Amino acid sequence: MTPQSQSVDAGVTEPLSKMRLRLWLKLLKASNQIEDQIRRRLREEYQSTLPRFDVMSALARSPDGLKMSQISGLLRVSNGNVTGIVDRLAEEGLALRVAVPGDRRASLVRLTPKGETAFAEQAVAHEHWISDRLDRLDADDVEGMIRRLDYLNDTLEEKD
Amino acid sequence: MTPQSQSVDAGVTEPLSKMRLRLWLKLLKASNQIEDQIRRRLREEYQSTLPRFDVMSALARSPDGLKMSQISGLLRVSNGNVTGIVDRLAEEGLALRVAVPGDRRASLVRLTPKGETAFAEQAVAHEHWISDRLDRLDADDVEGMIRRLDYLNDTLEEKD
DNA sequence: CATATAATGTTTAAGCTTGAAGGAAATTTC
DNA sequence: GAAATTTCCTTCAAGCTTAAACATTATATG
Repeated sequence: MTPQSQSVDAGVTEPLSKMRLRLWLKLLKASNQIEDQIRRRLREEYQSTLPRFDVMSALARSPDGLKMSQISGLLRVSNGNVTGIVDRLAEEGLALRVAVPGDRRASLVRLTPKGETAFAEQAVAHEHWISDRLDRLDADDVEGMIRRLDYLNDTLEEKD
Repeated sequence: MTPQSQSVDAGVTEPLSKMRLRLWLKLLKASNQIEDQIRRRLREEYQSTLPRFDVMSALARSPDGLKMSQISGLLRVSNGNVTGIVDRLAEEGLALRVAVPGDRRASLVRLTPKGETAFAEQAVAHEHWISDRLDRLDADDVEGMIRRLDYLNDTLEEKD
């Protein structure tokens, strides 16, 4: 019997694959619970959405603008997806497309001043919402979870 | 200066709210990475989707069927959402609606034999996919994360 | 240079999601 | 028992998401 064999404690200990499945369901539950809250508050308090917030967040970090493909790469979503979101941000005067000199295929997307102001306000609220949701976690709790999530994310990235 | 004051180590230690925000972003990253993988494999290998899988999973645990409102309650999604998903499952012969004796408003949704077979196969694959994604986590890693997520989920539930 | 190949974005069809509006049936209240 | 309320579900409009198909422009290859 090999050391890896699960049958050593068959019927006694839960198989590792089941434990991992339970872990995933708990991770998903926490994630969805927090995310739903953020979506709801963005809608109710800012008539906005999480995808819009995510795009604006990316743009806010790049004052020189981002190409569509850069946004979709950062957010790990499809190109067509970003097209629609930027369209709506532009309609509302929060972002705009500017031509890229030397490449007539691409365009740079930037936040307008109005978009910068709106995002700054939402980002502050967003941080409060998260901290409020997690307010029962003290510094040690947070550090402990971050350490484990860093390890998990490292192993997940190897698989991409 | 109170013991709770953050200004004791202003400029030295990251504020707790920022740490919590970082924790959230890492949690979200892990969750999205795994979820995207599941969605992709459900689509490619079973021409299905995660919402369909979730509904079938709920139905598989209730051989006597579930009312629409029970499904939306379990999955924490809207009623209208479940209507569409069950419609599509029914079109494909995987689920069906049966009348509830004594309540002509409601209907019970059940998996068909075809739906049961299809779900059983997908559930096995699903567990493998998850375990494979998390295969770098040993039993101690998994237990440690589960313990922390249980605590987090407990505190989140208090806020609902 | 001409042609083939790559890269950049948009459009489209299909499905998911929500909140709001609405229909139908059950329950409560008077 | 009639009227008001609540419950159950569906429909709808708007937005998000993807993959595939497409147009346009840029680059590489001969």
